[in-house]
Amino acid sequence: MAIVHCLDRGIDTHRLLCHSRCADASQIGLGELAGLLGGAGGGAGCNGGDRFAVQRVARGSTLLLQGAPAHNLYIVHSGSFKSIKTAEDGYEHVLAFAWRRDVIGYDGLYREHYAFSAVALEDSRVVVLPMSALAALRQQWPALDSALQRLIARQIVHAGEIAEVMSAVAADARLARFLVQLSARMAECGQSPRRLLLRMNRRDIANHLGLAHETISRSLRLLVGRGWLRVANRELEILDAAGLRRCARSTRGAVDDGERMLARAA
Amino acid sequence: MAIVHCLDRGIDTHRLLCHSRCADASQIGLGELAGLLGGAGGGAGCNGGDRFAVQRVARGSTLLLQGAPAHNLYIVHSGSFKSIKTAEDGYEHVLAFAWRRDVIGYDGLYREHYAFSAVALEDSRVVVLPMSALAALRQQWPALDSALQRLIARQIVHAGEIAEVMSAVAADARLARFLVQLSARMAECGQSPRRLLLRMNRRDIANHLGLAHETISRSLRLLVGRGWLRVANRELEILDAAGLRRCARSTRGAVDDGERMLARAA
DNA sequence: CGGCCGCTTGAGGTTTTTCAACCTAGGTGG
DNA sequence: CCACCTAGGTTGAAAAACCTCAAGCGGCCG
Repeated sequence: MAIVHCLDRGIDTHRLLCHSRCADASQIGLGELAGLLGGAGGGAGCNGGDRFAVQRVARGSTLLLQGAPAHNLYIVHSGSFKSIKTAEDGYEHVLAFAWRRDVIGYDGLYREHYAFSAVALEDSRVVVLPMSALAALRQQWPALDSALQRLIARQIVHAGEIAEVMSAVAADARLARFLVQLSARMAECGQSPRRLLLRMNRRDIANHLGLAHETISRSLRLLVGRGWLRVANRELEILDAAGLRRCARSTRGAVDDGERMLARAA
Repeated sequence: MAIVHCLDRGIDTHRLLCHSRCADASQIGLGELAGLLGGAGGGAGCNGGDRFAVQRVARGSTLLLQGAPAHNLYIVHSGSFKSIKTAEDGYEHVLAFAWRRDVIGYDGLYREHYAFSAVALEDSRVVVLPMSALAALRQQWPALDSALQRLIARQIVHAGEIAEVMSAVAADARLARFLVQLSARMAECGQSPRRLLLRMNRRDIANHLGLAHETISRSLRLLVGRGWLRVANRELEILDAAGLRRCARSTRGAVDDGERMLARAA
């Protein structure tokens, strides 16, 4: 673990060094930021000359570290992250996955230190909003402020959805819920809700769902066997969204009707 | 239990007497609000004449309903709530418990409709902040704004902690984590971290933790058998916080050393 | 080309769920 | 005042689900 962290730090600093140099790729205007935040018509009144740093984060490196002083708020511009919470004994739990338009680091506002770490699942880019400048920014551009507030609210709604996913007792139902939720989030990002490309490995999914990674494999096979899914490595196609949702709803294996037969046969 | 009821009754009657008559009991000044929000020195610059409604919520009644238009933001003043998410099929999941200083309804900012419901676990009081007035309020009193932001951040941190609790595989570890977290939150409210009074029933806890309610009973007995806990109905005393934390850390029953013997013996 | 990592599959053992019964406390109505 | 009823909680036994350990396979990077 220590090794990992050292490595990550190394990459981090490298990025930081790199990023101060190439100006055009590493900045973003206020209007573009408003667009990213998704404020409908957020551009209005947002024509200030402010520009915000865009930081590149290499795959596998940590964007921010649990316990470190919370200097920045990040908004994912491209790529994807997992946010993880490390227990005292070193065990890590994957709390959530984040991608475009997701806010990372807001938890740092509570105690001035980040409560979670964030690791890039692929080469990614984030917009950097210094906490110190945040209050002034919000004061100055109410449209940007309300857009940010909505994103925070979305994070909270999302957290509730995660709790809902975890509450499913049966493993296949948990996985189904996870996939349904994933599909919905992809649709929100303008991506196809049917063809998903998993950015994370099975172990991360298992960790996130509180299951053994072998169980993920088996449950996936089950869903495929029922004809609801097609899986090829990390490419995933939803064939029967209704069936998947039905499974997601089911408490403890009680999938209605004859679907059990199908499951048995497969 | 009996004690609780007496206490509640006391508050009740007081309320009933005051309720219709003295308007002052159902309002709160800006300074007091800042105090509730916990802004250190939040009183500074907060001497406006604004007053906020305090709403009473009877035990068992719903403060707000999932799907309803989100008109208000609430801050718990006294009492306690459970927030629940109702699935399409009517199944309800207990997402979290909330009490003094917790924010309820912020999720409504995302889609203008509440994403969760909130039900009072006992007779409670909340401060009502109309969403419509919120932006202006925040603009006008930055101290109040930042305090509110911190509370929101706390909600997010709390959501992460819940996910962490749920990630524990073993039932007794989940319960132990829940209790440790509960204890910490009670301490945050100025209550004793050792003597807890459960406001929710076993079924709600079970639902919240994704376990059968029988398992809660059994796991509680296990923790008591190990000498870490004392349980009498809903009154709960933590005898060995270190042991409890050790159990909370353990993955799948592997409590180190000789504690298993104790467990067996009990 | 070899090693490593991610993923899958199998078998056994343990935990947890489920179904059922029983018990207590509190409220209600005769 | 007592009987009754309900909700909440506990306990037991059987069955199902999941985790662990172990092995095998395939792709990818060095």
